[in-house]
Amino acid sequence: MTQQETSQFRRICEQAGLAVTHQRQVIYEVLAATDGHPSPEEVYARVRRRIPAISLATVYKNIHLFIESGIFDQVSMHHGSMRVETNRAPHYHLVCTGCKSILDMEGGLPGLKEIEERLPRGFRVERLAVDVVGVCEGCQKQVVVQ
Amino acid sequence: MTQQETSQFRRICEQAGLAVTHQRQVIYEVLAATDGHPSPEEVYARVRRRIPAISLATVYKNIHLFIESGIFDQVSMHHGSMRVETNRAPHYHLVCTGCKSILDMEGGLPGLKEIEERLPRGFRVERLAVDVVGVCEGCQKQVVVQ
DNA sequence: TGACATACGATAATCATTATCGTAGGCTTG
DNA sequence: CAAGCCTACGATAATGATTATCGTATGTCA
Repeated sequence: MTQQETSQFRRICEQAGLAVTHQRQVIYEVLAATDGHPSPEEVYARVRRRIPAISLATVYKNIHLFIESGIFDQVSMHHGSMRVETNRAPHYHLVCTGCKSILDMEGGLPGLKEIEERLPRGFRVERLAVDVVGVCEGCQKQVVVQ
Repeated sequence: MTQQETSQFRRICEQAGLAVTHQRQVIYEVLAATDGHPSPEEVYARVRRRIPAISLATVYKNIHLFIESGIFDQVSMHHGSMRVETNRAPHYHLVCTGCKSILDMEGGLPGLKEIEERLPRGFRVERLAVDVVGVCEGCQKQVVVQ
């Protein structure tokens, strides 16, 4: 965590109206440094390496604050627990119903314009979540084996 | 439930390898007759009007069997509990983060062709889930009031 | 520095969902 | 159509994820 990063984090907190705390900063840094779509438990595990005494509740509370402030997003789940979207670039997801993996596909989606043109009056779009749901190559083989 | 519907249900069960039971049929009929995206609790409430002694666990088990068999889908949640997709037509969702409502928008999904061209080798697509996440007109007003 | 607001940690509580298990009912075969 | 097997049912305990509570500690601002 360079001084640059710290001052950037201070700016983020100021905009969101959040106090700057050590725990909050480490949670932020862990999220920003994590590829993929970590669950709160995974975030907790990583943060504990730097703050062993941190509480799981603190991790949950801060993840929610970040999501409410739009600093991170939430991945829509086709399974179990919540996941944090740490990828800020436009992309969509390949979701495997077998192994529950979520793979990012970079780049915009075709056909977005048409969708946006047809929105009902007054609906304010925050983001677009597109998931291609199916079965990955590995899981297709496993089903045959079973 | 006409005789036609019953024989249709028998066919569905046969294809899925499921026994034909009264409870299962009522759960199926309730799902097929429900607009929107009912939660298991909502399904339970409706089914109980016809089978007061049914167990919530039975409702959950059958919903899962239907989803596994592809008879119904699961809505990806941007909040709370699971929901069943009872709309068999291609459509996408408007999800309000305020009131948690899910509105169906018929037709006009992004071009599957372009997406499929970019898929990794071996991924078998089952369905496409497109959710436009935002705030509906009503909830935007309420926020101002608060 | 002092006062107040917010955050933290520990843990209890809640909520949705799943597992267990004994009984009942559907389904196939003789 | 009876016997036996397999699946399903109902009741309820257990689980797992998330949230609420509350007393203490820390950040913020005058």
